[in-house]
Amino acid sequence: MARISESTVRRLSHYYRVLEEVHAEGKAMISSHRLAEREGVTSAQVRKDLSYFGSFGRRGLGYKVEHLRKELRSILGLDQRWRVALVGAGHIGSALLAYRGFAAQGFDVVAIYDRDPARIGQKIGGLVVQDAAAIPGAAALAIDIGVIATPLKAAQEVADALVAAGVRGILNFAPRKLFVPAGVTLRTVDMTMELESLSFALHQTRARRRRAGAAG
Amino acid sequence: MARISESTVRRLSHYYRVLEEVHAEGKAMISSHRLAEREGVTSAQVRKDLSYFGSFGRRGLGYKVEHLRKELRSILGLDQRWRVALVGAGHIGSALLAYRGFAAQGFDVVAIYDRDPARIGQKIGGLVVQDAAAIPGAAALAIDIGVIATPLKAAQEVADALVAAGVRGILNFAPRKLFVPAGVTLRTVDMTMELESLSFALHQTRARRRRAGAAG
DNA sequence: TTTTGTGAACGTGTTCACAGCG
DNA sequence: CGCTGTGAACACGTTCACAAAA
Repeated sequence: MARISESTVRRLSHYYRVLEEVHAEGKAMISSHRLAEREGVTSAQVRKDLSYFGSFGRRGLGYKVEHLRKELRSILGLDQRWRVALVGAGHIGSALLAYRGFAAQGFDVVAIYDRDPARIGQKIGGLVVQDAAAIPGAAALAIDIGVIATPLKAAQEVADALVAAGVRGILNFAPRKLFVPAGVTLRTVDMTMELESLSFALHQTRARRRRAGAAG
Repeated sequence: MARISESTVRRLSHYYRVLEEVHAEGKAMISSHRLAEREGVTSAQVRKDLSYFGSFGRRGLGYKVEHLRKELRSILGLDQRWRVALVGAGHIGSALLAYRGFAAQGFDVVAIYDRDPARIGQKIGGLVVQDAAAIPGAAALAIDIGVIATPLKAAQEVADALVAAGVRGILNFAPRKLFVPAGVTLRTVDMTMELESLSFALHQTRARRRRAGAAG
């Protein structure tokens, strides 16, 4: 199969969610136009995205909601369960654990690690927090995905340990792109960057407004 | 000035962080190559990104760390403070409040809103949680940025209220792209999507491996 | 007539490659 | 000689536009 762009995958995620809503509303068919409108995407984009994986629609009619939903579910790998290890039981880690959608979408947290002695041994969400030094032992747990919610300084080290323990995907909340070997997928959620990007945009428009005011 | 792409701004954020580190290490000059290597970006990309804003380097020598750091600080709008209102004092909201980098980068949370009566009136990080119904009153607080950390259902409504109260930027943690009028900047951090994107990637490589195994 | 699926056209961001300056 | 700054070439993602099918 041709390489699928990151943006296409993100949109599939959106389509999937729209389909769940529309399904709940009891609709049987949906057009690419209707699928598009909720996300500020064009209908051509929707059709192109879906066409990478097959021809799911019927000309003149649209897509069968239930069928397309199942297809996307399978394409996104959501019809299986993923074993997740969380490293870092601080604020972000705890927030993630409390997030119900996590388990609902097929992600099972099966181990929690932290380096802080005050946290090790505590029970969170039914799991006992392990010493981060024990991450190599995660190899026996067949972990698919590691979530890094540690301070920046520890992040790369933790990533290395997770990779050594056999994880194939890492979701990183530390504000730095980590180095992972080929074959391991990395996604980074960087809140600092989002804030700075907002700051940039606001600074720009404010400066522009000032100039316009001075000129007028 | 020409329109700056989202990806360029994100990279500026990275460069800025690298410069802070290099500055702390006491280095005076840095080349585009060195700036690039930590982020898996090419040196040409670094030079191109910076060139949109001016000529900060010296041919044959590179960039003065301290000078470039200050320039980026100004470009990103980090040499001023931004007034932030947080809506939703649940797990994610609390995690954000506890995040020290928030204030350090110039973002001051000056109001917290929630709809849950159990939370209203409680004190978090020195601020009393207000009833979300009072968001219109935020107009008097001159809020720049609204952070939405509410359940999905309330998110659009909250966004509308924030916009009406005069915010010019929104950082949204609800898993849906919200509708905001032109002139208001929206950034969405969607953890569900990141997880599903990981799931997709892992599912792909697993399937590919199976096929290769069957063929071999 | 409606709506899909898709090659072709287009636009935008990245990389190349080298002139220009220190 | 080293490294920046930048047009030109390239790659890639999006949009267009229309043939094909229901």
